[in-house]
Amino acid sequence: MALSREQVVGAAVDLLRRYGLGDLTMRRLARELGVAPGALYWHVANKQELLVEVADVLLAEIPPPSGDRPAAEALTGLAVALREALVQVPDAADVVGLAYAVEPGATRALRDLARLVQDAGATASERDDVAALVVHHILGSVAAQQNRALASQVDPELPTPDSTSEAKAFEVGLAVILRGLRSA
Amino acid sequence: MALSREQVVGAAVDLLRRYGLGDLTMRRLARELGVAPGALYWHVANKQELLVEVADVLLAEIPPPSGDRPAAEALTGLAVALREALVQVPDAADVVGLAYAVEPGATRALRDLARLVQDAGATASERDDVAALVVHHILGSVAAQQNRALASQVDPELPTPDSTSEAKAFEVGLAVILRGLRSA
DNA sequence: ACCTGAACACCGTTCAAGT
DNA sequence: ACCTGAACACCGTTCAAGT
Repeated sequence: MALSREQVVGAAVDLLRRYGLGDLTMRRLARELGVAPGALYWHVANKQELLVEVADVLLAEIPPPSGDRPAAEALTGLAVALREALVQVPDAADVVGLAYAVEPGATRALRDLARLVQDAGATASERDDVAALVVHHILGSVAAQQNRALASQVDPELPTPDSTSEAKAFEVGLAVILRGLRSA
Repeated sequence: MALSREQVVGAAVDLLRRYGLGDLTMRRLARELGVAPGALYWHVANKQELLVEVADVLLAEIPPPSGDRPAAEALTGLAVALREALVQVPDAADVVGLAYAVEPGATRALRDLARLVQDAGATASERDDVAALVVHHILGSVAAQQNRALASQVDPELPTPDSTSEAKAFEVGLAVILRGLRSA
């Protein structure tokens, strides 16, 4: 059976999950799928386009926020869920950051986030800017934790990052943002 | 005369400023300096270490905040100055993000930032977490503007980003953070 | 329509050998 | 001490030619 675009994207997500961005090469991906590298370019224009698709898959797995909670609480829940999900995937911040730059509002999870930011007290004109702030905070926090984990593997002098205290640090920043929204 | 580490780092900064991270390769850098690629590895352990040095040079150029203003104002000034300086340098967010992950507090500008965050109302325990939030906001904003500029070059359908409105968007997020700090 | 083979123009890094 | 030459093990992308 012929390869499909979905198959290519799926295998790319797999490779990212297991080995990180350094091993997510077009050649490695082709080997994994048992085809020649050139075959991928029938299904995907280039690597950048593929990475945007990969990011969309990662974000699509985030459960939508439940509507029966106060907006600030729902926003915290969604932001924490996003952080939690992405921190499991090596180099997720780079991949999602790229996709977010190319197309903010393209995925449901990020649109939900922008809506909750407004419900939590942002004016309509502030909304997208504050949503961007929250997204940068999530991606920055994910990248920081993953980089510290990597650094502690290379240099055993450095402490292994504790994932609960990393999550706490994230929520401190998030709480500041929420207070800033309420006191507008 | 023999090459020096400073010369290598200087040429790397130059290459980044002029052509971006895609053209800042060890081979290209060697060509620029008129040496064989292997020569660089006498002065620098590897590319990652070189990039951290490059980031330090970029951050060293930020003028220190004047001490005679209210902390919140000084913090805004420093954050805006950082954003302004980095947005001129292609891919600066990637380079500085890497360095910040490897060594937060390593450069004076980032230590100043953390101090001002505390002076602006953060508790001692919040300080580093909120400073990280501000740094992520700066880097995210820089990356977003540069990516939009790039996207509009490739696809003329998309609008050229207006740097004053990009700066405004950044300050909206920053203002939310500052309000959150005051209302602690 | 979909894929292979082979090429083009590159990478980062190492290391014996030279000066 | 500092650098060259040459290699090793890779990259992303293109494209004529095959099925």
